[in-house]
Amino acid sequence: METSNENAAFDALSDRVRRRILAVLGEHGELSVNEIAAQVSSVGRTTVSTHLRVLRISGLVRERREGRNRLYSLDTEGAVRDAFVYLQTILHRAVDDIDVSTAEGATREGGRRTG
Amino acid sequence: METSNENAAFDALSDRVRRRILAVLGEHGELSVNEIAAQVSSVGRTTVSTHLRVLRISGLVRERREGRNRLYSLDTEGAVRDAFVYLQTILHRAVDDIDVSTAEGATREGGRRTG
DNA sequence: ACCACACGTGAGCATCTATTGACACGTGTT
DNA sequence: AACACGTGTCAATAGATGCTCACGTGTGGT
Repeated sequence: METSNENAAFDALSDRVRRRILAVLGEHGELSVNEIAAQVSSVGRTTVSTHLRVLRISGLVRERREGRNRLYSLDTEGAVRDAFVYLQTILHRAVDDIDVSTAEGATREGGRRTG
Repeated sequence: METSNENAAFDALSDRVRRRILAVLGEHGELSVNEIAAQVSSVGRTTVSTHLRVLRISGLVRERREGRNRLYSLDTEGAVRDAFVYLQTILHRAVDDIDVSTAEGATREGGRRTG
């Protein structure tokens, strides 16, 4: 039933700050810890560092060293994808004719909730 | 930066039992609390009930009453989709030419992890 | 009315986890 | 060598969350 390794993925994705970090990395591609911390701002650098560790161990981001910096970037083939696949599978099983591509349009919807 | 309402979605998805419940609902379509609890088995009925509450409030599942039962089913247009879109967006931003449809193939991959 | 069944809820415990400040290490600079 | 900068790590604290038991409510059956 476990689609793949989404366990590690969702565990990592359960935190807002981490999600924020991922979003930032998704936009900028590759950043140093300080640069990331600057954009997150809700928490200190130490916290960001700790979160990056979780994200790395979970296979969501990659680390590359350059001088005295550590550049982080999204691991697009890692756990993020596992989580993606998990959701995709669930959605597919639920309604077979779901057009996944239309999900992109839903981006603008905003959200109904607790309907 | 917040793609949509993925916050509530990922908060709900952060728990294994809840993910399990969603998977079960994805397969069977509509089940009563006891039926769900029977398939989860790692926790008691009460716990399942509590989780269903979280899933419902978060907009991941729907509830329908029938006699003295409460049938739950996946809300395919709710938060599950928001989470899906969030991941999709991140993946798209990271690598523009990513072929999302191939993710389905990744289902069989299994997983590398903590490289 | 009475009893069984299906659930939801609240209190109490046990755990986990996020956050931060202090400190250590490696690299680049002068 | 001495020093500044960028990060990771550790320990302690505070807050969040899951699990279960006991109990309350609503529905069906006899």
